[in-house]
Amino acid sequence: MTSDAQPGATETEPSLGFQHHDHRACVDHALGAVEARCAEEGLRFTPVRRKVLELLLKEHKAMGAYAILDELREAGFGSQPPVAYRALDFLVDNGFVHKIERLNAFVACAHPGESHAPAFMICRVCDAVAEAHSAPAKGALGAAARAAGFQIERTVVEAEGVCPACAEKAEG
Amino acid sequence: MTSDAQPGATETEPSLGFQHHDHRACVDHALGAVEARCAEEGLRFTPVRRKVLELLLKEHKAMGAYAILDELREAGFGSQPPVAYRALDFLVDNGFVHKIERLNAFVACAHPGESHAPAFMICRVCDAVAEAHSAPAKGALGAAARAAGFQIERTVVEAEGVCPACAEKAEG
DNA sequence: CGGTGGAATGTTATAAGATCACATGGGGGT
DNA sequence: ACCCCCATGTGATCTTATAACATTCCACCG
Repeated sequence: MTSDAQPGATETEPSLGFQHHDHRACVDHALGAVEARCAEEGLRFTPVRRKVLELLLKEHKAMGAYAILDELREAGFGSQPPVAYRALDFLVDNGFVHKIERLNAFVACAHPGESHAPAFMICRVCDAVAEAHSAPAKGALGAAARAAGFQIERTVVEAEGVCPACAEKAEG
Repeated sequence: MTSDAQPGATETEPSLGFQHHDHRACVDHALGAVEARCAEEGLRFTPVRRKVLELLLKEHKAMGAYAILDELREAGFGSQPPVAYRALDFLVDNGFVHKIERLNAFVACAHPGESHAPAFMICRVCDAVAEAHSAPAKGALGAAARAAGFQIERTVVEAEGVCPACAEKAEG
């Protein structure tokens, strides 16, 4: 298993955990990766879509569609909900952004380009979200699905709890 | 369709394991179990709460809060959203009903009384929902959480795909 | 170069989901 | 009987999401 990169190292490494990292590099890296991927696959990485992804990368946390919409308005894009939802649909469909069902909110993917079944850890105190990998189809759920004849196409795996920072504050 | 339903049997519907079953017995059993559990623990299993659970058990599928509210209204209960949401809160808090985050909807628990980390299989064609057990903290997610210092309190595990019945129809 | 068609964007309106705040009622425990 | 807590009822409001339709952009073909 990948023992995680130590905090403080040269992190173009996206936030796997709740650690600090070189955020500008992280944003640039992700934007670049998405741009490349769109070029490769003939997807149109338009200004609204780019702007939404940028916002999510910069904020580095889960944002509601309407918070995103506010920023789009300020940036001179359309200000009606479909503008945000359509951009988000595109980004989600292509795996550049994930929806956190539990929060009805969205986060930039921490591993753009890699195909993956994401799992999330959501801090119920500060709402921070960290992305991890999951393999739900390999465990009890996969077995149940096979037994039932259910074809899994997509999984939502979200763990709610307390992140290290908030746990520390609570104790302190 | 329900080709192997027994003639004349009480309603047997496709369902929770995506299988057919004696639904009246299933409802009665679950209601009894919940009633017993409430008595045991000093919880107030009031008429609204009972009605909501009954509805969910009878329908045997995921229902939105407003669909539930409609039925409450018809049954002579209050007709404002908080009526439904409060009953649902009670049922969810006590594990008698689960919320399907992906659908913003609710299903009766298939294993009332057993403490469990539920996982769900959701058919994207017919919206049928089956409950299974999961052990998300034991797999990759659990490892990631430990590595990150994240304390998991609760998990949402939902698989989206195609149920056997719908798969069969599609191949048709 | 001009036309054409599909995708993307913009806008209005409305549906669906969830919560706040406050008033009322019912049942135990002293 | 009284009080208090909990549950219920109600109105208003807030957030999240989609339907429907007009307009614009752009790649592609002739």
